[in-house]
Amino acid sequence: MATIRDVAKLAGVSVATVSRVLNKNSYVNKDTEQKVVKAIEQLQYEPNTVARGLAGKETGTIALILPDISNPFFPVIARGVEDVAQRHGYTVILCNSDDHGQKEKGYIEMLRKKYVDGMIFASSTLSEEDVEQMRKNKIPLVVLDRALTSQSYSVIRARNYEGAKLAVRHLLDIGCKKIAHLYGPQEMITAKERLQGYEDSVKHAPWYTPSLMLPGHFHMDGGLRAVKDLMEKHSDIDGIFCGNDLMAVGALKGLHQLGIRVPDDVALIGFDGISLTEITQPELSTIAQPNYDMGKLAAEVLFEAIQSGVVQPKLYELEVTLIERDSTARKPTDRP
Amino acid sequence: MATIRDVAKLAGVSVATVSRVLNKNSYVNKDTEQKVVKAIEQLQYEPNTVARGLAGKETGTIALILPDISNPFFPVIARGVEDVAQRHGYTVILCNSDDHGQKEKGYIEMLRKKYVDGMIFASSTLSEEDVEQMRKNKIPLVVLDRALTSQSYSVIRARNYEGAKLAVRHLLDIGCKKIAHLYGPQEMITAKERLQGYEDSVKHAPWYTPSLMLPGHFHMDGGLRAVKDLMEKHSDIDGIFCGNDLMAVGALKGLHQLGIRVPDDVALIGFDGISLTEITQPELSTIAQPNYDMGKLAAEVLFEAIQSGVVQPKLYELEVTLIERDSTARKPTDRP
DNA sequence: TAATATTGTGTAACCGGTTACATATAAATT
DNA sequence: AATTTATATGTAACCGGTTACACAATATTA
Repeated sequence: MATIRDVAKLAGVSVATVSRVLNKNSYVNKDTEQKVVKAIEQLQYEPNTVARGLAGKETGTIALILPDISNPFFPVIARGVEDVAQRHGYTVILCNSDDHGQKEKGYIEMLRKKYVDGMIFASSTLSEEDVEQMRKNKIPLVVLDRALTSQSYSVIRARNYEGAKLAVRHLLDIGCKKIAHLYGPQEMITAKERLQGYEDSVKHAPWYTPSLMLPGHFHMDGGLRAVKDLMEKHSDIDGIFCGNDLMAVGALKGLHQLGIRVPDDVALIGFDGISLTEITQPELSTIAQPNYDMGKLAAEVLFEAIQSGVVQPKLYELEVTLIERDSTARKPTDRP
Repeated sequence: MATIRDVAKLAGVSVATVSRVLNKNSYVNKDTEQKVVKAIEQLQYEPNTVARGLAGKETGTIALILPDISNPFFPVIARGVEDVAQRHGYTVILCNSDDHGQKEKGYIEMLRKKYVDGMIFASSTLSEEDVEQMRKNKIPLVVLDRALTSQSYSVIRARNYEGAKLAVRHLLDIGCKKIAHLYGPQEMITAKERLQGYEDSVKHAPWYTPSLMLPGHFHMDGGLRAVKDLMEKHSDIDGIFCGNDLMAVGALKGLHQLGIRVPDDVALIGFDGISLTEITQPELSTIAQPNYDMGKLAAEVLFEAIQSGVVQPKLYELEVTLIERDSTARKPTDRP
């Protein structure tokens, strides 16, 4: 492979000049530039990213740290990130943290040693200490689904609270008379906000009682188990808002096992808008958040920070939309 | 951040000695080693991966190139790869090729410039030319789901042919009298082998006719459309073997729309064993291939090649297993 | 016209490691 | 005791870029 010195020799100039042509960051005579360009083409020269990285420039690499790529919520986000990165000539290192603080720390350490140009976090366990470390090392940082508590990173999130209200409103609109909620781990701000949205929507209803809120851990099994508990305690509920789609799928399974019909007996709505919701029977209504766009935006914001060299911490809140499907397809008149 | 020269100074030795302690590849006196180790600890020194990479050593990075991480078939494989990599202290660069040769070439070029230590391909479009390029650059390569045609890489694959036979046999066992097959893109060896397995299983059956084999493009929509065509032409079929689970999900949807009951009227079985099959109603029977293990094995084989420095091209064929679920839950006596 | 600013290019140090080569001492062999 | 071999360490070149600094030529300003 040709090096910058080969190019310099062929063009009859110094390596510094070649470097200047490549980076367009200093004066270069038009004619000289032409000579260099010609030499580069002739040798099919491509600058070496590793050497460049070592010399203090960008390494052309960003990292995406998420809990688990096999959780169907993340692949689309990852795809959004990767598409943008690819367009910028960057590659993406994928890390599965399992929401495990220690594993996360290990990754951060490793990535720092690799001089990654920036990181995107989709994880609820990112510690302030880690954030501080990255700030010190001037590694730009973008975080998904967090509160904006630090002055050193931008946050991308969906309007969870509003989405939750939207979901409950929809259930009420189709005539639900008693609505339960399955919520996720309260360390996650998304889970918390969705629960809050539910609570604020229903707390003044005559039928409201705290036991209508059950934990489902954002997982399918959790949803399944929770819904069975729920129906035992409250056999008269006719609507369930699940804090995420995975739990909704589990709930649907559970209801089916109990012989309860969806949406006729109980209407069901999830949150996230992952593709799973289209393959259940009945298809699941959901509050969709723009997952691909979240990944895309995260990457765009990150590159903005990388290129400008300044971190302008900012909060991006993305709109969510109600997607009505069969699991809430009930005429208001069905249940007088 | 401390450098190797800082360590050398503190320990009162040369950088070469420090490097030797680090790499354990030459003589170092026990006492000297102790001094160096102490200095390393004191300074919390960690060798810089980028510098190491430039100096001709490993970069601690491998690449995983697959068509699309948002295709539910791949996340689990990716997870398998990443887990092994992480255990070896490596990071994984994720690339989405969209099965687009040109994009793939671009990635390979980029990854070569980054000195990745090896690549794993899960893509049907990898060209011989690219393979040759990587062989020349001595970049170890492991490929998923391909025929073993080259002497320069190992292949990990599932027993597709046998799996297809297993699927058809199962449908026959539960009493199916006329079985159709939806197949995937024939450029993919997996699709081809599964089709072959079906054909060989049924070609001597009295009801066999080529029009029982329809293309479904390995996608949900394709499966849905194909099944509608199919039922129009052959309203009497009572079993469908789908070349992958995604098509089976589509087929299930299609059958449901046509008012055909699964498994009572038509039994349905897929291939792959992705998690989607557990959330449909009815749950889908499938021929499961060990996706996580395939990713894991791919990475292990790759690291073996990286560490030994020799490519020992080998074919790994993994077993598949029949998973019986509701979509084929029919007593042989149900249909006399 | 002299002084100053702008443009253009090369030399060499630097990023942070690895390693070929040289050299020295201790241990083993003849 | 002399020679060979194994052990131990340092010096400096190298990987392939970037860039501070020096210097020259040209353009602009006073």
